[in-house]
Amino acid sequence: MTSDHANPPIPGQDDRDADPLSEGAQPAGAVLPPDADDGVTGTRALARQAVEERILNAAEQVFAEYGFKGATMGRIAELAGLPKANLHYYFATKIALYRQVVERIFQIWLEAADAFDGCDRPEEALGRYIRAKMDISRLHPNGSKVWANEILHGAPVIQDYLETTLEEWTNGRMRLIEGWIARGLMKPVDPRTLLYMIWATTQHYADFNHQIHTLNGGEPLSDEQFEAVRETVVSIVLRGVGIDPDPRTGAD
Amino acid sequence: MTSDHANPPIPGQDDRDADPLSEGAQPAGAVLPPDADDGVTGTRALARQAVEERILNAAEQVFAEYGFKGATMGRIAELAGLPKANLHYYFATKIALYRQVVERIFQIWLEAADAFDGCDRPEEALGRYIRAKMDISRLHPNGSKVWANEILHGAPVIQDYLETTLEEWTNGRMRLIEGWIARGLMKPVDPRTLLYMIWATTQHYADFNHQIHTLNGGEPLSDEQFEAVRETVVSIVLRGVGIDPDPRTGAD
DNA sequence: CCTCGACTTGACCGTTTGGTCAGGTTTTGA
DNA sequence: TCAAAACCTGACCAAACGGTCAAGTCGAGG
Repeated sequence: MTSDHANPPIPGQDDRDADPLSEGAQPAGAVLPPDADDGVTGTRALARQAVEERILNAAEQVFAEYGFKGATMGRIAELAGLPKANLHYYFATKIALYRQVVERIFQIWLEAADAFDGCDRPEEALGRYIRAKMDISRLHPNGSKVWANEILHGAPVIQDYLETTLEEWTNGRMRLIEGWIARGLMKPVDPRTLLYMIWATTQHYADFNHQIHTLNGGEPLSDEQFEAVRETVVSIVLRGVGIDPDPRTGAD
Repeated sequence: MTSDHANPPIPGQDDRDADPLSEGAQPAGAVLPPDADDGVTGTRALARQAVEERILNAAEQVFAEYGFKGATMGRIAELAGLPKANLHYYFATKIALYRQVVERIFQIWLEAADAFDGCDRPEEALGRYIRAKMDISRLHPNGSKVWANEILHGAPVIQDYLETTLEEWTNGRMRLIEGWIARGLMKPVDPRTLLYMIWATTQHYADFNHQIHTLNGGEPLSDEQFEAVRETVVSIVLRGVGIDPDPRTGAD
């Protein structure tokens, strides 16, 4: 704070703020200096972006493994391959780093949510959404774990996301589901409970993957196993809301 | 370690061991001094049991809220209403305290598991089990959170439980489900995936209750809301495995 | 009433950890 | 070529935390 060089006029985006937790930032990806967008200009900015990416990846892994308090800046720095002091050059505080990790995760989450839209048949929308979320659990288990950890401990950092973006998204999808029900395309189940069930089940395969591996003889699920699980989940949920997932026999 | 009084001949049970995590204890509830059972004898032992209970409750709450590393002995002591040094008289180390908290949770988990047995109709067994697990999430959210946190971070303390008790229980229930499938009482879904789905969904209402409250307008679910959710979950799962939860029409 | 062991506690200690800082080196732009 | 800005890093610091210890108090048995 008193120094003047650990917080230079940074090309990319950086600390945002160093509050003692709580409150977040913009809809993410919004406010950027009119220079950095994604196709960064100079070689300098490009290098910076690469280093930041490396740090964020390391941080995601360490935060997922040890939780916020259990993760240490030293371990993150070691995993990212640079000295701890240098890490503080890019991210002013541990909380600032953590927040960016969580924001990145939320972006992925929202992108999967798009699978819900674009078609008006529940079996296709729900199926696509479940598969997308299962694939995220397969590809980004650490991200999901960090998210789970954050919620588990009362969402001290992302409370505002829950109250704004997530709530809006949820309400929109609930209306969609209610529309399907009204048109008789599926049984009248509570849409919110259905969404929670999908979240819980899909994220379970990331958050609890250690337990799943243990009960799988100590081995991670193979690609074939995972695909079978994914399709089983899809069919149980679809059948659970009154849609026959197997097109051989008509159901509704 | 060098001292001789912080680890006295304790009437109840205590430290077990102070390893740097990993490895656990017996099938839990087994090896006890031939005195302490549940009906403790002297007023002394009774007082001790009461204090230990108070500490364990405080610890469960603090561990659930902050995670293992984030929880501090000071906060636990404060919540239990005694000085930190006194807490170390009852539980030698933080890990020893944590382990007892987790063991207690596992016991509750196993008791709910009994709901699975005692009848041979899947709709009744599954329904009872789901309801029991939902009620646990309602009554012991902190316990569930500690458990989730433990698995999330790779089960450093309860790995042996996963590999022994939990695996045996799971295999037994899977065979039961396979029997139901073989007799045509439900659709042929992968039993393991079904169990995971039930675990994920029911525990979601404990582990993610903060998110659920936020999306419920900042208020916890009322008893009525929770009961509705519980029955919705039961009916989606039952219908999902080909059992009509609504007895008006025959399904299988 | 006295003794001995169970229990209690304030003060203290060594370690870990997030963060700082001064003094570098490298890159950029004029 | 040269200065200024950006970037890098070993050494350091204060706070927090788990755990220890000596000096107690309390209560049951003799």
